[in-house]
Amino acid sequence: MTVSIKDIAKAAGVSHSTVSRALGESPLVSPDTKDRIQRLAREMGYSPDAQARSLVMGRTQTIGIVVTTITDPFIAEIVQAVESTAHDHGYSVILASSNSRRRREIAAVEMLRSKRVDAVIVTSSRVGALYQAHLDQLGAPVVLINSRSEQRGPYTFSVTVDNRHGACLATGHLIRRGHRRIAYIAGAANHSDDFDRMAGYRQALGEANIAFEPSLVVRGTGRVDCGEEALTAVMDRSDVPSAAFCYNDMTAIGLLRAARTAGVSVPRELAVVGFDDIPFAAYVSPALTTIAQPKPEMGKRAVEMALALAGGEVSDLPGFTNVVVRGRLVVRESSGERMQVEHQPASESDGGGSS
Amino acid sequence: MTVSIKDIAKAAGVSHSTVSRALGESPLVSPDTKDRIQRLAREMGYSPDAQARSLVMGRTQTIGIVVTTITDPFIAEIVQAVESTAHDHGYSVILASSNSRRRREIAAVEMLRSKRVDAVIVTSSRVGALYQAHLDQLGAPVVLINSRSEQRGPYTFSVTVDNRHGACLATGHLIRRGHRRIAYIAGAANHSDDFDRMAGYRQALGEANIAFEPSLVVRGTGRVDCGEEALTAVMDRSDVPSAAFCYNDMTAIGLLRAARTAGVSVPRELAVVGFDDIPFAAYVSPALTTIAQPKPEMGKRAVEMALALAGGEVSDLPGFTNVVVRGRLVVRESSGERMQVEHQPASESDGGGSS
DNA sequence: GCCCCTCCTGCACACGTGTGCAAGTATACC
DNA sequence: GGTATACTTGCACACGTGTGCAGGAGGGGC
Repeated sequence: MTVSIKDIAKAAGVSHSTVSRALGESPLVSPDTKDRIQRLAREMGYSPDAQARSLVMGRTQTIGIVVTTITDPFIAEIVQAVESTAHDHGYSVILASSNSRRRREIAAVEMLRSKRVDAVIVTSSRVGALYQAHLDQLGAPVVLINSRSEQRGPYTFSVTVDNRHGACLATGHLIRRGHRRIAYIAGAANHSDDFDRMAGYRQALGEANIAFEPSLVVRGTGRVDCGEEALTAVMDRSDVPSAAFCYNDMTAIGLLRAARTAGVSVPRELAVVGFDDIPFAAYVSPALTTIAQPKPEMGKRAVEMALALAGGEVSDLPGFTNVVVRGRLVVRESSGERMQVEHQPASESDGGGSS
Repeated sequence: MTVSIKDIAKAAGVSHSTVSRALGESPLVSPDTKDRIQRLAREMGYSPDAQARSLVMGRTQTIGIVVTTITDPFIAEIVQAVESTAHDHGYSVILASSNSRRRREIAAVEMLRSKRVDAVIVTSSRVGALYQAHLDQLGAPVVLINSRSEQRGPYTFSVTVDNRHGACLATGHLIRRGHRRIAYIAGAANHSDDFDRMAGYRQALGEANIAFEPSLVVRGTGRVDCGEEALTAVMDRSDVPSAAFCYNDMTAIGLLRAARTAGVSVPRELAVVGFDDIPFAAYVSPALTTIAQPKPEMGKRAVEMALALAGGEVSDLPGFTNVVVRGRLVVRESSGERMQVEHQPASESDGGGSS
């Protein structure tokens, strides 16, 4: 049914080799036959068979992306950037979602291996040991986005956001707004993202000579439903904090909802800052101040890294195994106006200039 | 580098045909050699080459999905369902996003054709003439989700939500809540979805013997930023409506934001109902009453339809060319409490029982 | 002992494409 | 005209897999 180069060859009265060369812009064919064949190919509606080609070439011009679920808007934005960048480089993208189920994760990797993808990008939050073994066997370079593998093998590459820096930015912003009692609504325990963000939180406190108080740290889950419990844990005390930095936007949104129903005014009584800048953050009310992860850049960097690795470039360049990108403070309503004027520059800069 | 069946054949001292049969569970190999070869394959870390296989078999076990952008949470949910269902049927998914740019749309279809996908699913909102031509040339069945092609060819299949029914449900809900002056904040003009939803709006009005008033229809864009203009258009009049049915959730959310800044209380002064049930709808405040499109089901049906078509089943079964699914009313806060008690059953049913 | 049948295996080809090498033809130069 | 050269084309093989067909081996029945 579909027309192959052999069909074109027959129609043009040449061998299929000539057709292959003519379509491949080889200089080994005379200009007039090249024209003739190309016109013929167009007329016959020829479309090259990518599989047959990659079977010979050893490259499929395809990358795989493994996600937990694209329903997560954060992941969706990264996937969007990955697809777009891949397209610009002439690559297509096979999507595999695991729903955090181990069996599906393994099945996904197995499938991508069978499909002979040139590289794999993973945004799964946790890369377990068994999974790692499968990745090693993959034969293609793997780039992790915002996820750490348990045992970092020699073939582990990643793009991560600078969690510590972002958290420092967020907390510093609250401090410059005049807050001194700032709670941290944490994510799930034993999560390295949470660990680093908490470190940034403490660093910002330290730089402002504010003592870290463990009781102001409330353990959460990273999901929206932990907001209610967090609010009571924070507000049911004699010395209530005036601000809260949240592990991520979903936690912050949960906190906002709880505050509304509890009659706590945001930002007047409680200023709130999130992390991630998911699309919703701009639409909740009050609109959420947060740390924007440069998701398009992260996706782009991951693809370029993956393709460079697949191209067989040297992979042990210093600093190339883990690209760290920095987030950006997005000030909206939930962190309020400046509470009291201090002696400091009028404009609030992003970087804070520290370190 | 990667191990092929020839390598296994050499190691086992048999021909590659025997290996192929042994791994394919063919009854033509003796049980003991089958065992030996399978064990060997496992030990050597063999992974079948999907490309070579599909080159012979004529099927790639792959479907393509074309979207405008997976950043749209509505589309993301559909893609999730598509990927999941495809996986269950042993198929993998190639993702292509067009960003509504015609060139990319065409490039995407061309790419999927080269990859020889067995079927294509499209969630692009508009399928233009040029695009249609490319789809026809694709050689694979195409299933449209919630999108109509301009000229419906013989090979056009689709899964769509019953827009009229959904709009009727939403408007009827407002009517049963006691509202009689109900505005419709429309989507982009010349959009068939908008056309059908408006028809459902009018139908519900008619069934309640409420006269349709053209001035209560405000033209919008379907995006969040049209909410402000819509609000002033609706509220700056002598006889303000008490409720508004919006073309989609983004429009409704825009309306909610505008109402908040304008000091219009929702739902007391203005009840609002949306359409789509995007994930955000539950989190805005007041939480949005809306029509939930059964996205998982739609994705599932589309895949099953596409695979049936790819399998060469009869495709002209009546009613098979366009599957219509019905949405479901999700009552939240934005449509308020019942305004006045009428003589009607206590519990409000979804279907309304009309028609 | 011979024949037939069953069971298993290998040969050879196919899918659609790219490419090294040889062979062919036309052209130019002496 | 002979030869060297450049240019163009075809042959044959490769990639990794599936499968029709032939043929060999072995066993059972007469």
